[in-house]
Amino acid sequence: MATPSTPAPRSAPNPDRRSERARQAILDAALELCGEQLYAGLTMEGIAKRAGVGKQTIYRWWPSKAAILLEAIEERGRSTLDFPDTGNLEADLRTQMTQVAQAFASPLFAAYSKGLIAAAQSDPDIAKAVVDSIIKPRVDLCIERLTKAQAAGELRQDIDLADLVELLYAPLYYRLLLHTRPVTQSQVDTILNLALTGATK
Amino acid sequence: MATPSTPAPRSAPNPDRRSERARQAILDAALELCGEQLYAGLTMEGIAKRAGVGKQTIYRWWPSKAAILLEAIEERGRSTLDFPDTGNLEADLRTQMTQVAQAFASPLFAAYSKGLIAAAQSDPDIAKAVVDSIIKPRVDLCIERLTKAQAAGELRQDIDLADLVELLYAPLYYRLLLHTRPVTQSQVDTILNLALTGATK
Amino acid sequence: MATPSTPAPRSAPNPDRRSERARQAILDAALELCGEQLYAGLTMEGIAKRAGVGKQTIYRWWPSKAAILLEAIEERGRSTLDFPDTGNLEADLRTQMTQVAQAFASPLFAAYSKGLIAAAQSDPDIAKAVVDSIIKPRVDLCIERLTKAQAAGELRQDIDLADLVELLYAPLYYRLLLHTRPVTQSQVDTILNLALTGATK
Amino acid sequence: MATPSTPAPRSAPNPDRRSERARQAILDAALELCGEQLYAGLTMEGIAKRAGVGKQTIYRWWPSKAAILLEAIEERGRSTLDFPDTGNLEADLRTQMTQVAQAFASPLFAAYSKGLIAAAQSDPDIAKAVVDSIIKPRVDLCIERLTKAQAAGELRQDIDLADLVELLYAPLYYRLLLHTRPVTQSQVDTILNLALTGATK
DNA sequence: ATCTAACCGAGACGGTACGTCCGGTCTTCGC
DNA sequence: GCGAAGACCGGACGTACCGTCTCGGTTAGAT
Repeated sequence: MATPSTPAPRSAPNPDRRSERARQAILDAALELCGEQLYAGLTMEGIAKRAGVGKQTIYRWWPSKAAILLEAIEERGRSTLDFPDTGNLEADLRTQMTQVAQAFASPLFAAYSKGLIAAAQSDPDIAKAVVDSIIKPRVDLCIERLTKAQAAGELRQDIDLADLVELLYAPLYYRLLLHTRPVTQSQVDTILNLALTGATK
Repeated sequence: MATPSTPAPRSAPNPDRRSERARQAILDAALELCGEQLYAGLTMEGIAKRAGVGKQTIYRWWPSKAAILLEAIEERGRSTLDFPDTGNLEADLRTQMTQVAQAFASPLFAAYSKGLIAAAQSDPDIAKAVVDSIIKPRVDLCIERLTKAQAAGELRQDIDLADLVELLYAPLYYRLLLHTRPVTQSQVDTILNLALTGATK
Repeated sequence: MATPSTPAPRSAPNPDRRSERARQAILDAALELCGEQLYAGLTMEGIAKRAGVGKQTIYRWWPSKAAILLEAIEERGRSTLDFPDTGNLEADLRTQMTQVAQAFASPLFAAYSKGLIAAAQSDPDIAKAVVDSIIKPRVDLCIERLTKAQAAGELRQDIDLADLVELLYAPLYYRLLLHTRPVTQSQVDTILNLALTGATK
Repeated sequence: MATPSTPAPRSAPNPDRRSERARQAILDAALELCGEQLYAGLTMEGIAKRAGVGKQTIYRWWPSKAAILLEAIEERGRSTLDFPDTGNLEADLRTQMTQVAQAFASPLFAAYSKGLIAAAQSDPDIAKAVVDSIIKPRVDLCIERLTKAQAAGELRQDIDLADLVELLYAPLYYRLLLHTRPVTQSQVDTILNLALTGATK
């Protein structure tokens, strides 16, 4: 009698017998369809048909479309986790932020922004999952790099580094999600110029 | 046959005969339902039933759920348009941004974030409408205030003020949409401290 | 507070607005499909597709496939209601029973036997509806004719005419439903010979 | 390669290794479920679950639900095969038909009528199997008894005994399958009275 | 006594149909 | 002619079963 927290609403499928072929086909189909059309037009039936899979197989392993995209992005998007350390903070930030800016234009991140973040507005579970498994790891790596810079005297000692990360990356998300202007290389330069130096000189 | 510019795809309802009572009831119902439940659960049929209105009455005047919310927010949310000018830029920004931060917690902005911005990810028309009728007016007012400050020497001469507006407000949207942390008063202070002074001192 | 017998589980569609075109298309499609394939292969989706109709339109007006067939047969099968009266009982019975035997071989009665009677075994409501709206009217007409014959001295006075109707028609149903032998003209002759004269002479 | 007559579509399970426990559990489960609910609600998965058996074990030995019921009824229903011969035909018929009438009310025959005969309307194979293994043996025994009676002068010489069997038993099936009236003892009396003596006296 | 073939329980798989919900159009009233 | 009402066609939803398949585990019969 340990922890009966989860009452197991459905008899819990056995992951050992799971078909990896079906899993990959579903992730592929979801990303493809999300790239081809808009997220709102992404349907479970469409994914099932494209993947050559029964709908039950999807519902057995994922609770929602968003969960599929989340897993797809987690698995396919590991490459954007790298964070350089050349000793020059501004250069390293420029490198990394440029990489992020470019990723925001890729089909994978089209699915990310159009699908997941939109869905997160209507589903707290998705919101939490997006933060925990996509945003947090990348923020942590950035903070790690900033911590070294702060120790090296490249940054003010009195600032909270999590706040700085927000100030740097938020403008990229702002343009991505509000569609005011496209996310470009020059935006990265502008952000770094303003945020590091300050608007008042 | 005066102005055949728009070919009137559907027999063009006459706005003079429009029922203001029905219009208000629909806007109310949309906002109420969006506040009570999540945007994904907001349906045309639900709005029609709550408003005591036929579905056709909705489709006659609005092309989509998002359009209803947009009009509701435009009409109900004029209060956040004020921008103070006391002569002290930082104080005025703090006043205005605090006001925005508080608005982000209101039910009206729940509809805004949960509904419109999410829908904008899947519909370029909505995205454009949100920018044009909600964001742009507020950004313009801010730029106007910043222009005075720049002229008064309170800001560096070499910076683009639209970029500065982004840097200031983007972090608020970042937390609103990514749900990493709540939008608070102290976040406003932090943003102003970092953005005006710069992270490198 | 008169009779709240039916609690109206679903808000009761308005029959005045019903589309007669859709109704006929559905009845046609159901009979066609039931004739082409076996009843077990008759599906709501198949009927909807063939009739060019939304599934909801079917569910709005009929509770089951069997109810559709029942209505179709009631409406299309009125022709077998005639019962002759020439003054000669045996000749009239032979005429009528031959007509029934022929009907049992028609596509309409294929649907009847394969569909309705089979379904009636699993659904008391269908069973009752079949008896009330298909069997009873025909039995009553037969009893009416037999009553005249009994009054004319053509039949024993001590027999129950409902029982006699059963004895006459049951063998036709026996072969129809148990598929032992085909229903033929000669079976009618045999039945009349045995039932009217008696097996012991 | 001895006898390639049947090409063995599936690798031909070995009956010697068959689990009698599983077989009995499946037959029991099928009859129980058919008694508890209607045949339409009887599913392979339900049988498998109730019997504590894998679905494959069912499909290995039976081609369909109906085949299971058929085997169950064949095995459990041998008791109605007895046919008495006291020398008095009418008495013997009354005895046997009363026994059949009683059987029609038992749970076993609920499965028979609700399941098999209904299914036979949609599946010629089932129809044939029902006739061959259930109806024919009983009819043959009845004909055998009638033949003796005919030889003893208790019946007309010019009648076909198979037709007479139909006339006697068909009314029982008529009520069983059409649910007009319940099958009772008095029905047996009425049938014998009418069929042996004739309706015209 | 061990090996091995196959039956066993279990259940994941690709599918089909279910009955429901909602989208967006159309039609019919009453005002 | 607008507004309320709601039936219509269509299509996605999430579920239940279908019949097939693939796993260990068990249990013979042959070695």
